[in-house]
Amino acid sequence: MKKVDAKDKLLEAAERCLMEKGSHAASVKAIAAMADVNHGLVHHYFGSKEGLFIELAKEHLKITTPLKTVATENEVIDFLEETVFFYSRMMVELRALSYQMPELNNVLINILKERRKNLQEILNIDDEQAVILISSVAGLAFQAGLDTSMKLKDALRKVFNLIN
Amino acid sequence: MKKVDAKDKLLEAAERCLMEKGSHAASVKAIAAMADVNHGLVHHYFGSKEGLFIELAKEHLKITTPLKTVATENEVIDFLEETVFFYSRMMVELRALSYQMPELNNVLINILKERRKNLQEILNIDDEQAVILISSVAGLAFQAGLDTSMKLKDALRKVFNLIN
Amino acid sequence: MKKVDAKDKLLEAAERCLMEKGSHAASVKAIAAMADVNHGLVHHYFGSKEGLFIELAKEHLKITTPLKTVATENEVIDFLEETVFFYSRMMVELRALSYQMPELNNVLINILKERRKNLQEILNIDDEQAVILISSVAGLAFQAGLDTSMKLKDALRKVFNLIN
Amino acid sequence: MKKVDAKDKLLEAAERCLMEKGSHAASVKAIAAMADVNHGLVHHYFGSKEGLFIELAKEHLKITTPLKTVATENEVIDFLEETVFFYSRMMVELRALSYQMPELNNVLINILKERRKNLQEILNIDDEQAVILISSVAGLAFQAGLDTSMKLKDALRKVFNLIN
DNA sequence: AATGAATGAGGTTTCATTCAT
DNA sequence: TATGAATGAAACCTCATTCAT
Repeated sequence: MKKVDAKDKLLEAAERCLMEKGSHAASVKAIAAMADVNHGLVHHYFGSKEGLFIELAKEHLKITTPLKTVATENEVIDFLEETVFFYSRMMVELRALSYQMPELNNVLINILKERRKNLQEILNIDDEQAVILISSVAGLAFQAGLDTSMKLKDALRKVFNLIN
Repeated sequence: MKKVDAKDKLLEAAERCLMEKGSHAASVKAIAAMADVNHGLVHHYFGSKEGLFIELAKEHLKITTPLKTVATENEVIDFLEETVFFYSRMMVELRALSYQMPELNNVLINILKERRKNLQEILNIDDEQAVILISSVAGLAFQAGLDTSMKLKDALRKVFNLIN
Repeated sequence: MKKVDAKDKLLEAAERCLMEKGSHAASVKAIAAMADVNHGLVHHYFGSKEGLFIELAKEHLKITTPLKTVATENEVIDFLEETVFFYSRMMVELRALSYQMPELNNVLINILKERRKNLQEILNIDDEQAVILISSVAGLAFQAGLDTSMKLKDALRKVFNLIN
Repeated sequence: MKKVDAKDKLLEAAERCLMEKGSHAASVKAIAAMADVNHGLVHHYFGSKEGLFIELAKEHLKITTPLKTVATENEVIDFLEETVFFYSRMMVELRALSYQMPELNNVLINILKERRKNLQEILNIDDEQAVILISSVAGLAFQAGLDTSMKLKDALRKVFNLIN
């Protein structure tokens, strides 16, 4: 029933490429190859490389928004690990690209604000707490990428308890 | 009295280039131009682009290590802002490059460990606290790069108080 | 009728460049310029400079294989002059490149073996004779490149008669 | 008693570099490194890279000239293998360089003629025989470089007997 | 919607050479 | 005699983008 077309395949490949190989390896041809799609379609569908990443950023914001408020501590920790963590990793990669892509830069700024507001509602915390929480998780995500021995879940739990 | 030679100029320019324009704009030619130095000297002094960034990373670790333990809360906040913040911003850029530079990657991993140990001693905290603190500051640094309205100092103070 | 596309033009130019200017002058840009084709197409079609020369080597082996056994002495001499001679000159240039191109090196080794077998069949001689014949012609080709006064055809005739 | 100075070390290294790595790898810096000598000395002593190879070519001609006529067949074969063979290998490398070095090219042409005359005297053969012999040995040398399984000595013996 | 040839700018790196010391 | 910093051209290659089909 669900037909996966080239556009979706490109978005999915762009995400994987960023996460697995980093922003420097995420060339149009590399993404198209990973998506098993002709590279010309990137411009056909998104106008430019920047257009692809803008759509990815927006798409990503959407799909990582939980539908309901999380409640128990364990649910919160899982949410932080699965969603915020992943989101932060991608944010770092998109940010690296955004230095050369002014429009993407604006999109990222807006997404960041929305995410913070979103986090406040979900976790029922104030803005300053949200800033710190989101930052901490982003920082942990970044460090975990370098130090594979890090006990991420424990750190996340600690951070959350500190803030709450 | 102190003669600034091409090697130092290149290291300094590499740092500025990374911080001001991001890893994607930090090309050998751009760095050499910023240093007002012939681009061939990058290979003359460092062997490769990777060599330059490895030396930058090591140099950076060295110069950001404080000589004595910081004492008052304000000293701590200043230290976090001036040193850890800056260090984190650069770490993000070097990390982006390290995906394509295996040796730099190893250097970064070691620096991360040393920094954590170093932070423990300076601030008299345990390892888990150091992980969280360094991550939080790194995350805040990253966010502050996107959201210029963020009150960084307040956030840093809050983070430090939470952990202590 | 026959459309000569960029790929063929590049192969033809690579051959001419090698033969007329030598391996050191056969740069990607020089070949592309001689082919009157954008230099990026070398990588588009062949992946690398090495890829271009590998295809040239294989192509060359193919087109210099005679379809039938040569018979009279004059036919043999002509064959030696036109085919083996030219083949040897190119082999010297490709060999110079192959020191830096491991895959090309393997291709050349295989081509050499095939050529020897091929020569045995065409001229109805044994393997040792083929080695000597092919070597002598190659050597003569090389010397003729330096000494333009050499009477190549006479020398070839002498060599062939010696071996037969 | 015999002091090996930088000049001799450079000549020796240039020869080794050519033979072991090929003309494309024989850069001024590579040769100087192999000689364990500062690269500036190449220009100091020889004026240019070309100057170094010209002196090497002349030097080489000199030292490979036997002082007396060889007599027995085995002596001849040894002479062909040790001297002509080695000389041919180097000639191929110098020839590759000579495309870009007009003066070296002239030197090589003269050396070739002298060698042929020299070979006539040593082996007591006529000019045409000398051409063929020298060519065959050069060709065999070249092929032996690619095909390590070749029985060089047997082939040399055969060639010599054919000509005689 | 899809393909892949083509382009030109710019990436890292190597190189011969010059020159001040 | 010897050193190594410095230069600029040119090497191979990658890339985003355009466009005819």
